[in-house]
Formats: sequence, C-alpha cells, structure tokens
Amino acid sequence: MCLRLPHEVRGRNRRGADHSSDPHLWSRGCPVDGISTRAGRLPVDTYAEGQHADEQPTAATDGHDEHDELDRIRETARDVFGWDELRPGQAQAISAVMHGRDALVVMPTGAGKSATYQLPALHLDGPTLVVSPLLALQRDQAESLGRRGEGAEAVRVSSDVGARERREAFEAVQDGEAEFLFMSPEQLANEEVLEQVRAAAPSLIAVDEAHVVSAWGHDFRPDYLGLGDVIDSLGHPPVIALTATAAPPVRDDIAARLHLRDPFVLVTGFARPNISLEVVRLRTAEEKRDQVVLRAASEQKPEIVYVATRRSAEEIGAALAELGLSAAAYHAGMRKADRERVQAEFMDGTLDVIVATSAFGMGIDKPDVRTVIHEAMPDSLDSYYQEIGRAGRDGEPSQAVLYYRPEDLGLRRFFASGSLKREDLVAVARLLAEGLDRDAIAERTGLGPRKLVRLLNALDETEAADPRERADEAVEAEEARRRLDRSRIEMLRGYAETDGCRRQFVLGYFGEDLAEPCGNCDTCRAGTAQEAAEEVPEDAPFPLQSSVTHDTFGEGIVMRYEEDRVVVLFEQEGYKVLALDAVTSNGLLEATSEA
DNA sequence: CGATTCCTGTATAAACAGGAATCGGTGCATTATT
Repeated sequence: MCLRLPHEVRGRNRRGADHSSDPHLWSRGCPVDGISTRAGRLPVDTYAEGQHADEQPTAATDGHDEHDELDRIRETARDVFGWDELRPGQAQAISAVMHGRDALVVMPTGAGKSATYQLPALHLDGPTLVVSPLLALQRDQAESLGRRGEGAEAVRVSSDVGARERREAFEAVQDGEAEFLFMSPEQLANEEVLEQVRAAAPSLIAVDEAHVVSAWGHDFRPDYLGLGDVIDSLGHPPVIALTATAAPPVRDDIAARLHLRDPFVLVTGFARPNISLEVVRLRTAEEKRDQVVLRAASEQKPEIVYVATRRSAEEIGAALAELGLSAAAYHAGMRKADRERVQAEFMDGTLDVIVATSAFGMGIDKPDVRTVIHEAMPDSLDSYYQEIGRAGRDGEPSQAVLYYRPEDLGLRRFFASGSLKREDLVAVARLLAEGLDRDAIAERTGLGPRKLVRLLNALDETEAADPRERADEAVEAEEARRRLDRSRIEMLRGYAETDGCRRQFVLGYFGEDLAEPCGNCDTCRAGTAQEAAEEVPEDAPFPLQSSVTHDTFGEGIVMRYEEDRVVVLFEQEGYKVLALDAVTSNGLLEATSEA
C-alpha cells in the first residue's frame, strides 16, 4: 500500500531515483501505480543515512501548510528539546503521524527516537499513551519529560504505583494536566484498567522498544501480542512504533501484531562505520573462556562483555576482578540493589568492565563504550547488532569482537524451540467454542495463566471454526515461526563463518546494500572480503532486494549472493540458501511480477 | 543442543567411568510472608 496523502514526502531514494552509486541509500521500491506487491512486505518510506536535514527530499505537493507545519515542529524541537535541526526523515514521520497515519520508526538510541513521538504528542490535542516494556525505562522517561517543562508532564501506572497515585494519574491525564501516560502491556491487558485509559481518550499511542513485540510477545511477555486489540479498542488513534533495531521480517511482524495500517516507515542509522568487526573462532569451551578473559583485560575501556548464562557472567566477572580490573557481573538473578549499583557505576565510569547477560542494555545510552565482546552468540543478528551498537556512540573508533563456537548455537536452538501442545490447544479451543471466558477456561483446564495466554494468543491467530482445525492451524503457525527463528539462527552462523565482508553481511541482513567491502572488519583486513566480493556473479539473475517466487517456499526477497549461492528471505520459511546452479538451470526462482 | 551435575555400579580402597537427569534468558504483576 503506497498510496500517499498529498502532504506526504517521498524519499529521494525511491524507485526511479539513481542511487546506485550511494551505498547508504536503499529502498524497497514502491511501484508508481501505488500498489506494492513486494512479497507483501512493508515498503520503507524513508531510508535516511548521511543526509542532512536541509537536503531532505522535497514534498511532492509543496503546500504552504506543510511548510508551516514543519516550521512549527522545528520550533517545538528547538524550544522543548533544544535541537536546531531534525534528523533526516524525522520531520516526515512526525508529519505523517500528525495527519493520522501510523508509523514505524527504526532509529538508533541517542538519535532522538523518543522525540519522534514526543513532538507530535505536544502538537496533538489529547493525551499520549506510551507503552514501554521496563518500569525502569518508564521512570527515566517520565522524569526526563517532567524536566522539559510545561505541557510535557508525564504520569505512570504500574504495579509499583499505589492505588491513590494511580487514581491521581488517570485523573491528571483525563483532565489534561498530564500529556503522557506510561504503561506496560500487562496493565493494558486488564479490562478495568483499559477502561480508564479509554476514558482519557488518547490521541496518540507510542509503542517504545517495539521489537520486543516480536521478540517477547510469543512466549516471554505474551500480553505484547494483545496490543493490537488494545489499540483497536481505544479507537485506533495514530500509532507510532519505535525501535532501534529490526530486520525486514521483524518490521513486518511488528506492523502486523500492532495492527498498523499502511504505516509510514522510517529506517535510519544502521551504518556504524566506526565500529570494527571481528570474529574469533575457537574449538573448546575452556579455550574460549581463557581467551575472552585475556582479551577483555587488554582491550580499551569502558567495555561490555556479553555472555549467555548468569553463571558465565559471575565467573568471567570474578576472573577479571582477580586480574585487578574494575569489573562486575550483571544479570537478572542479582538483587535489584546490586544491579542498580553496578549499572550506575558503569554509567558514571567507576566501573570499567560490565560482564552481562542480555538483561543489560535496554535504555543504556553511554557514548564512550570502546569495546563490546561477545563470549557467546545472542539469539539473532538483530540482538547482536543492537548489543554491539552500544559501542562508539560518540563516533570514535570502537570494536566488536565475537567469540564463536558452532556448538554455542545449540543454546539458541533450545531457546528457539516452541512448546505448545496440540492437546492443550484442542482443549482450550473447545472451551472457547462453548463460550467460556479466560477465567473459566483456566479453572476447567487447570492451565497456568501464563501458558493459557500463550494458547489463547495462538488460537487468536486462527481462522477455522472447528476446535481441532483451529488447533492444527495454531500448531502449524507455531512451526512456521520456529522455522523462521531457526533460519535466523542460521544467519548468525552465516555472519560468524563468512569469508566475505562482515559489515556487508550484517547490513544486508537489515535490507541495506553496502556496495563495497567496509575495510573495517577482520575479513577486509585479511583480504578475504575483497576476494569474496569479486566472486559475486556479475550476471546475478535477480537484483538484491528484489522479489522472487519459489515453487515450495513461496514469496521471498533476495538478500545476498555468496560464491555460488544465493540467500533468499522467504515469508514463511525464513532465510534459505540456494545453489545458484539449481536456481538458474531449473528455474527454481522466478522474479515476482510486481509492478 | 550441549554442558554440568547427580547417581549408580564397581568392588573393598578410594575414586572413577558412564549413563541419566537437569539446566540454560529476557520482566511484568500478584500474592503470601516478614
């Protein structure tokens, strides 16, 4: 869906624009006739990198109204946030939201992501509901808004807010005394609480850290999957979803789960040329442990060492401390006070090295982190890129080192394996058909509330009427999801094992085509990246990012070429590596007739 | 899936091999006790 409202601005990187020489610009393309069929995926409206605000694409219809409006937005940006200019694309996204359109904003931390919802919030009548995953983030953001001055007052409603304070918060929002209301999806899952929000009639909903909809919604925080319904039941005011990281399939998932309607998609900030990339491959676990400790001790500080288990965090943290370094562990099993102290010490520079599980990082914006070492793979390249992205925010040279053993992928496969039982699904589907509600079903089946929400979410996605068919459909959907998860794990392996330029690989994963090897990764320095780049066939049958159809796998997008293979991201199957031989000689893939 | 821990059998001492069982990550909210 690419029909544009007249006020809208088209990126200069759209189809037809010549950007073949500019590696930073990329577009999914949008056909002239206004119908996007590109594998059904979200078209990106603005992919902005290295542009300055004043070079921004000019409006298709350059009305004065729009200029006035952009001027007003810039004025607020100056007065409230102290910014002289907006980032490329940011003004367009804000403008789209103010005209009632949903938006998905992919923008790095520290680049003014929050302002992208806060600016339209201040211009739209009515309060803004901000959905945020961590109570600590809610506190920080509400406090920082409180310091912005008049009109930006914020309140929170969560389990750590008492009954009286809750009531006052809702009153403040309903009376217009507070503009921002911060809540978790779990709060919104409670119908009585939701009714209070509805009474306040929010004119804008912002979903912060929106990638967790996709990453956590399916099992860990199932109420995230209910957000789409919550949004609809609030009358679907404009919704703006914000995240620092999301590969194309994750963007699609976010848009689908939140029920976004033809969202304006702004993608920016994936290029981080100052971070050097390196992978060290090792055979045994002991060897890896020793080398990680030695390397961590010798690299520039401040430094983050990411590990896969709490135990590793403790052990490596202790080993570094024993070597005389200022190092500490950080994971969710620690006492809250200890976690807060460790984080604060790392932030203010007292602590040089933090050895952490994935619990550490969300909302962290420390400019001078010089080194990020991974003792083990995270669950996806999305997570990996976000974690290493915490290095070098100040633009100074920094490095990311991944210690890799193929066996480490086993833990990821374990985490990625789903577990809904067909018999549970059938039982719940039957009771649903009888008209029972959630509580009644819980009582009858004896299923725990958490598991039940997952089962209900899974069934919610199905279309059949018969309970058995619904269960089958849900099982199949979960299997498809597991295949996608596993294919993403395979992409991790691909990153770790490639001879090609690692930056080309990871940017390709995010849908960006970096024309030349980067020169700042280990394979570039070793020379293999250049060799690999030369192996990409000149007569590649399909352009990068083009849509293709496979007989069994269905619709997909060409992600990259490697030697005699091509990697395609299929909607249903995830990432697949196909032999070019077979592709060309058997006509395995066909260009989708898109436009 | 893989690493670690626990248990059993061996066979007369203390320990070891080998198989089975267990564990591994993110946080909200709620509830029962201090």
